Amino acid sequence: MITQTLRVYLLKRLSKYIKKLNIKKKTTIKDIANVLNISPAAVSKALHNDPRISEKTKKAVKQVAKNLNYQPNHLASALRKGKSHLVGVIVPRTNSNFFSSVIQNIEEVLNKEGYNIIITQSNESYQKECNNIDTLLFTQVDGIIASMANETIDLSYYEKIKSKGIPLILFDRGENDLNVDYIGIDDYKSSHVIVEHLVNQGCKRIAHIGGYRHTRIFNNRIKGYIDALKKHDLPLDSELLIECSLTTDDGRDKMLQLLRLKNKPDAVYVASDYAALGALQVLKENNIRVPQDIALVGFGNEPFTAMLSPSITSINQHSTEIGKQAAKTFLNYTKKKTVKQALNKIILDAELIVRESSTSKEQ
Amino acid sequence: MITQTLRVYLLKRLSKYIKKLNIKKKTTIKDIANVLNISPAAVSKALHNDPRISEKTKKAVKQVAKNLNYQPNHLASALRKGKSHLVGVIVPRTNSNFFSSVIQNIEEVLNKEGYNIIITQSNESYQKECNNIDTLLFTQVDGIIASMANETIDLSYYEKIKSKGIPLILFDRGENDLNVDYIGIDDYKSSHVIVEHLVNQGCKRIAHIGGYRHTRIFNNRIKGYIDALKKHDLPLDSELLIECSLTTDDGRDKMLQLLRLKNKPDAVYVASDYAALGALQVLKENNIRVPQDIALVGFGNEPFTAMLSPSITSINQHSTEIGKQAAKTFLNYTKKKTVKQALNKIILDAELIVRESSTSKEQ
DNA sequence: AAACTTTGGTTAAACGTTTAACCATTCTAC
DNA sequence: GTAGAATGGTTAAACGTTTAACCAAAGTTT
Repeated sequence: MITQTLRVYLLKRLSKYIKKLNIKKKTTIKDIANVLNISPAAVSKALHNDPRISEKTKKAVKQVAKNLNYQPNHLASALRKGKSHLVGVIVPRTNSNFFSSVIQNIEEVLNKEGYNIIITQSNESYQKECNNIDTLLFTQVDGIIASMANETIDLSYYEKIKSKGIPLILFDRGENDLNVDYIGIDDYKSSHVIVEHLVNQGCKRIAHIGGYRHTRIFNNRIKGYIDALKKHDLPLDSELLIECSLTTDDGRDKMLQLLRLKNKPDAVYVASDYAALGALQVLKENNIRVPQDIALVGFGNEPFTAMLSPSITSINQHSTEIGKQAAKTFLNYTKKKTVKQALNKIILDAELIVRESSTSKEQ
Repeated sequence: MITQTLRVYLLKRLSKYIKKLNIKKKTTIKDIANVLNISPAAVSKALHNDPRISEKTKKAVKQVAKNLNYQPNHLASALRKGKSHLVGVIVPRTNSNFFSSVIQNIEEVLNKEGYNIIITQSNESYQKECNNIDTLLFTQVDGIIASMANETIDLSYYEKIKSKGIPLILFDRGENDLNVDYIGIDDYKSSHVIVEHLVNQGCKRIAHIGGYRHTRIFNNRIKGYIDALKKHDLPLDSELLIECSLTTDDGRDKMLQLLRLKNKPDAVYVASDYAALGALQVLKENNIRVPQDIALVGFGNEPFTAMLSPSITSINQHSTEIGKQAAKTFLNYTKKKTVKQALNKIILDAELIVRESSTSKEQ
């Protein structure tokens, strides 16, 4: 009679035998070493152009590697070197032209240096953003490039990244209090450019549908708006300054709110193209002529601003440059091994793209 | 006198000493084992709820892990297990609502099962797509979910994935010849739905600005268009069937081409919302009333179709469902260990979203 | 009480690569 | 002709985790 112990034992021997049969293994550095009768270490060095390996050996190794269709095991080298060559990217969402363009440029720069990126979306949710950070840390990324969700106020999670010694670079939506690298446009100045443009078009009562002040960029846009009004001797009317989440629906709501005023504005500067879209819909529904009755300016230069009629004047945020600079800032960390690094705050000048919604009020 | 050899030797000893000084190491499974005076193996098993570890030990291990702020090293486990728990996603671009929504849903489903995704964009370029596949394979992804670039005709690169035994799931843009899982909508039927709708609105001369036939989905849309015309006893006029890349500029060009015809169409079915946008711009520039003079239907239900005036009728592609199904199809591979797996071809019914550009021709 | 099972672990090897340390030759210079 | 350097490698350990194989002690059958 076969006992339980014996049965288990036989089963194990069998499975071991079967395993030896299907030798579908991928080629490793060891295989190459065997073919050439050298050590695996020599192969590794040859593949990395180590000066202590002769040209002859290098050529041979590379040839055999090609023949055996060798693909280096990234996991093994990452484990050994303590570097994953992966960079995490966190954005509120990818389906905005700005973010997807930034991502594309980050990818372009980093790929050239042998880095890959992992993109995650927070959907503007603080919870999701924390999860994203966790999964990125779990995946052992070498760095994180992020733009914060609108909701995010508590920064302890970002501190977590810093405390692990992983480079963190923020762009567009970045909190200044976190002492960290940052790339973005000059929001304060952008507001000045917009107000100045509207004043030149003859506007005298300019409203601002902005984001919440706790987000630095929106705060800066608000401050710029206020200072620019002062500069042009326009009165600051608290009725005309509204904070919200800047969704399309918010744009609709807040525009309606402005239309209900006794003393209506003759121009509205909206801090996001999506909210500007909502505002435009409301204006059209109420048969208010844009720009003749009320001029409109958005922010972000999303492609759809050019598709609408009237097309919407907006601010171009230089996504290309922001993406490239963010990637380069990260690469600086990997190259210089200095522990303490000077912080990079790169502020780009934004550009006003003038379209129908704010031109030639007189005509 | 200190010789070169001696100098090098001393330097090495020094660096070794320094290394021992800054012990900023992350906590590993070994540290936990040391604290509890058990073996690292026991810790690993405890963390994975192995039945051979007592509840008491498990609790202790988890407590210590939390205290020491233990983060498992994903690279090490991936190397050991031969699984990276990373899934590669390739899309033509992320800044389309369809793709970003698909991605979001893939991510949602996979994250729950402990998988992360790496998103790459091909920008509709075959070259870039090949590079993406290479980097994904290099990163040792456990599977690839892809939608092919318009340019892609040569499928040898995709064969490369299959030959490595890595699950490949295609969605939306997927070639049937590659014997591989696929999730998409019923393009053939969608064309029928569109043509039927236009006929119901009183259209009698329906043009189609489509994609190139070598992409399966565009071929199916063309076939559906042709068969639907036959079904409704409408003549098929080769002048009215145009193939192109379906960019916004293409939409403009091809619409102009249609307007130059002696016998103009009274409806245009465009196989992409972006091209439909170009077509609409041209129609408006030429003071052609939409839908009264020419009705217009797009494809993809991009958000901007609802923003324009007139808003564009379009086909909703069920991005949510496609993303979820794609992720689930991949997960099936990881769960069942059967070598040969039945191929999944999931074809979803598409939904026509009727808007201003094609309604009430009579009014 | 002999024969086996169960419980709760331990040991050691393995994943594929990198790298510090070592070594045998050959070359160079005084 | 011998101290030292240069050349072209080799050896072995390490990265952190998982897992097959083993084992001691306590419990259960017959």
